[in-house]
Amino acid sequence: MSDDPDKSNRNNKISLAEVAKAAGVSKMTASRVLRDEGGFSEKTRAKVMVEVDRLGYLPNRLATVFAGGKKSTFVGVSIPELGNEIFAQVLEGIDRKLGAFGHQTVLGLTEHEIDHEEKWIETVLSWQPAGLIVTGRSHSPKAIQMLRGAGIPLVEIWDFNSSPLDMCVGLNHFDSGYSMGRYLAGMEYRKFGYVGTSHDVANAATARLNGFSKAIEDANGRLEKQLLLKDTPGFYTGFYGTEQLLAAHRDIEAIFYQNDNMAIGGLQYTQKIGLRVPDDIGIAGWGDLPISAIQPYRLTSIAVPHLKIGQIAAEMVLAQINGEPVKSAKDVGFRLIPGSTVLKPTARA
Amino acid sequence: MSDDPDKSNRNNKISLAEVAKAAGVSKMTASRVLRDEGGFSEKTRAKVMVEVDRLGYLPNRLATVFAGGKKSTFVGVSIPELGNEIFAQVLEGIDRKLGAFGHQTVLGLTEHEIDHEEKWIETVLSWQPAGLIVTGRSHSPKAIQMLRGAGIPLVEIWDFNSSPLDMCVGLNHFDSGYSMGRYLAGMEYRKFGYVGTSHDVANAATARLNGFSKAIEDANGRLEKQLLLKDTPGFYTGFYGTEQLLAAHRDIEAIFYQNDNMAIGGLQYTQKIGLRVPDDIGIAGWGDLPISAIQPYRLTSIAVPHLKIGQIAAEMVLAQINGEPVKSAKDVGFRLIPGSTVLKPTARA
DNA sequence: ACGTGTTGAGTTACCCGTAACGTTACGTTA
DNA sequence: TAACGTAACGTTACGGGTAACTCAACACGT
Repeated sequence: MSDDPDKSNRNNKISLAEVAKAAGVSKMTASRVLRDEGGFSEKTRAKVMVEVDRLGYLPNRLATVFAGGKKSTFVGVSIPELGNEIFAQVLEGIDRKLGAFGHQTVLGLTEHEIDHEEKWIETVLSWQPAGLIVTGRSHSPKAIQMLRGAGIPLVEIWDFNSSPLDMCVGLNHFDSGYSMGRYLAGMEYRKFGYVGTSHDVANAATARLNGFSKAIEDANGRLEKQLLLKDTPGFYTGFYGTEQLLAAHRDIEAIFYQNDNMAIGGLQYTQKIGLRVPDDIGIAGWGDLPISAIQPYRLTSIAVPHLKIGQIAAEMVLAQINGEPVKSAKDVGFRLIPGSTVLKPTARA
Repeated sequence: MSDDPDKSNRNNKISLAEVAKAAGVSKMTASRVLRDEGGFSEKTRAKVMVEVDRLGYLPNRLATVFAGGKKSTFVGVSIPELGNEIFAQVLEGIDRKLGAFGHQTVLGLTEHEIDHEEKWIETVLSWQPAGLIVTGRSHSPKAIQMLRGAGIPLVEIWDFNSSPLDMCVGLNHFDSGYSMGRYLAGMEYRKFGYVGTSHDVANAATARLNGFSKAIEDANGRLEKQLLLKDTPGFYTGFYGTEQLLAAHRDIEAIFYQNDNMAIGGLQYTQKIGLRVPDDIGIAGWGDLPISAIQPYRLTSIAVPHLKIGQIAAEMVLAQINGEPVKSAKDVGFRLIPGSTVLKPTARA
């Protein structure tokens, strides 16, 4: 007898069969009641629900997915790290949206490592997720093959890409770097510095640096880079990176940082050694974090709609799950925040 | 025949049966090869692996869990929000550790709402997770019932609790607030302010405020509270909360904030209106975020081992999954950072 | 040539739900 | 009262793996 619930199942949880038996109905009837599918009397419904409560039955969605050949309600989301506030915000945007539509986020921190990402993709795909959101556009060949073969909605976020594997939402990091470079060159700075962390891989920060570098080149400026290997891009790193950069190149007039946190670290360092901002040195960040707006100086930066990126990514996945037509690539753009940490020479001391 | 793979399965993925057929072996043999369980010849292994690669087979872990009556490798982790850097760090600590041991984090943002948490618990339990980590110790009755009945490792984090539902790691928030209150009273401040966000529920921030309040009371001080309803505890909130508090009570000598971000917002406000810190007013935060160390002033704060909380929580879950004996409650403590934003009156202007 | 042990591989029975279909009980209508 | 419709519920067959068991083939010592 297939409904036999007598021998308790392997993880001694209450199964549908046990509820059904206790209620004196068949598994199928109990299932219909629980799914409120109709085809049962009120009396039956009541009997079943009493037992559900009494036994503390919790449905096993694994079995549902299995039986129905459906996808799960999981959406895999890979993010490089959470130490970076921006990524945390993107993740929050994603999870809020997904959660509101009954989906769950399965997290993967890749730590900017492609191999890490590949391994995570393999694992998460084995759980039959309903969709995938990955940060960045560079993946290992095997990862690309798996993503292609998965047959589920996929969104690459952060780095805008006009020909994504499936869908994409982000911004053009090269352009944002170029934009900042041109802006600073327009302030008639000529000797530039860049402070960031290790860029082994072709990631978004590298694209920003390349764009920045190109703009400086186009303006016949000079650029000194200070890359801190294997360090997290935070306040300390910005502080010490600036110290190192200025120790090596005393004549630098303006510094562009990988992100706002590092820029604020740099700002504090310049203040500590008595350099005035922007009179003696210009400081520019990237990301426009809340902290940047509350500093004594309004930090010159690039504002990025991070929450929006997360939300749109989640919406794209949800729409495709529901079979709605989806625009496959969305550029959310960026906005240069002039701030008060850079200035024209006429206005400088 | 149970191995018949002829009709492709419902989500047209490659199944083990298809691999087995292509390799000319039984499902079971293919399964053994993939799990490297032994009981097959090298020749057989090669045949199977060739087909695995050729067909791009990815295992279906749903089926594995289902068949084996095992738990999944999911660990549900509920966090109130990610806007707060500390929680993001805790989450990072958890996911790093879990990921290193082949587990996946299923995220749940509760937004400090117990009902939200209850709903999330129900959903995540239906996926048969291997363990659960939840933030905070106050749960709805139904949530408690579900957690009790789940029969999986459970860690309540953040708020230390000597009699947890199962396991617990965190710190005593009341004590940390009391500690700060006593420290400030020792600086001979007498008129205190508190700036935080809405405390409908009995959460950790409320406990801190209560502890602080008690210490002030014990020292015969006066305390004015400024609670901003339904706002996120960030820089802006600290900035405007301080404005409101000082507008109503001009004689306040020292302010304690719900967290460092808010304190830094307050610090900026006091500077904006020309108050000197700590001469005119004392400022104290909570959490000791990296940003606090890099400010012009070293912020007086309470340092909390956030990464450690996440790591220990993950370790507790992993240990219990592996059947190892686990200490059920761990107080990670806190450390008062004297900083330079409060001072004895003799040293004040 | 024979029994025996070892090893490789097949069989069967589940796991827990759901879809599809079959059956029963009862009410309606001619 | 036979014939039929329909609501309510039961039965069966998966789905993709795994555990436990069975069986066949072969090497080996005697």
